[in-house]
Amino acid sequence: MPDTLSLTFSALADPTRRAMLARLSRGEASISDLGKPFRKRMSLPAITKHVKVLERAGLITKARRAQQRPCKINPEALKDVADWMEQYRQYWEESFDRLDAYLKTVTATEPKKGDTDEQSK
Amino acid sequence: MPDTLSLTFSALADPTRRAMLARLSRGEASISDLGKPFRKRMSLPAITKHVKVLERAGLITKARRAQQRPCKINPEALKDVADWMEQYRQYWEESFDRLDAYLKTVTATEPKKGDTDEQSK
DNA sequence: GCTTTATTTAACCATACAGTTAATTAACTA
DNA sequence: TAGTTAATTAACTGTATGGTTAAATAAAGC
Repeated sequence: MPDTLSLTFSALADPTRRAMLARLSRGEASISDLGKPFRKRMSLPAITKHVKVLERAGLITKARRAQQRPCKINPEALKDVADWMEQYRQYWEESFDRLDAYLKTVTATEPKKGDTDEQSK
Repeated sequence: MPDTLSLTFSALADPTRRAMLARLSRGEASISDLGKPFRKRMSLPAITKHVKVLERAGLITKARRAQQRPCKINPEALKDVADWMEQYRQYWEESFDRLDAYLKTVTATEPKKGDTDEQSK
């Protein structure tokens, strides 16, 4: 069982699933709604599987209404990714102001030990 | 061949590789430097492979200095991820100010067609 | 030239992942 | 109750991924 962040990143590592998220950012949608753009290329079970991956990664939640399973975006997982990204902001932003602020908070709290192993596997 | 963004996300979907990036955010490091925290658990060829994944995803670049291969973070790929994330900022931020601004730019340029298919596969 | 250090390649293995078709379940509709 | 719609499960297939050990390459150092 991989950690949640790995699960989330790997869910995002597929254009079909990213397109589904994009669709959901325009509002709730059922499984078949989500699958519509891909039905020429992909079977319905394949669609269900993709949705399940998004769900397991915490990126969406699924409810039940009659036969439908309306899905919507779940902010939690996206926030985790955003938080992780934040520590690298310095690398893609020209201004280093945020880095200064960040380094101040980090060097203040962390005991500055050697090579760290964040593994959970 | 998957698109670059998919390649990047899938490179980030592994705690070993994220730890390597974290190490690199503290400065350049050779392959064996990068592998040091994992050597109890993982062989050197495994390390090389992980580095290769990061490289292929555009997250790092590798140079050559004598026998060493000093690696450093490449901002490009991180920026692509950050840019992609930006469109979902509304979901994890309590303030919706940025959403307003974003929606203004998007609804202005996009012709507002039906279900879109961003696929490249 | 031989040895050591740093990294890579080759060959292999097990498991995970993305897709398929066929069958099944669940809830509504006539 | 029979039929339709929405989604899922089962069983299977091919390919990608993450690891291994053993062998090869490349640059330095003696």
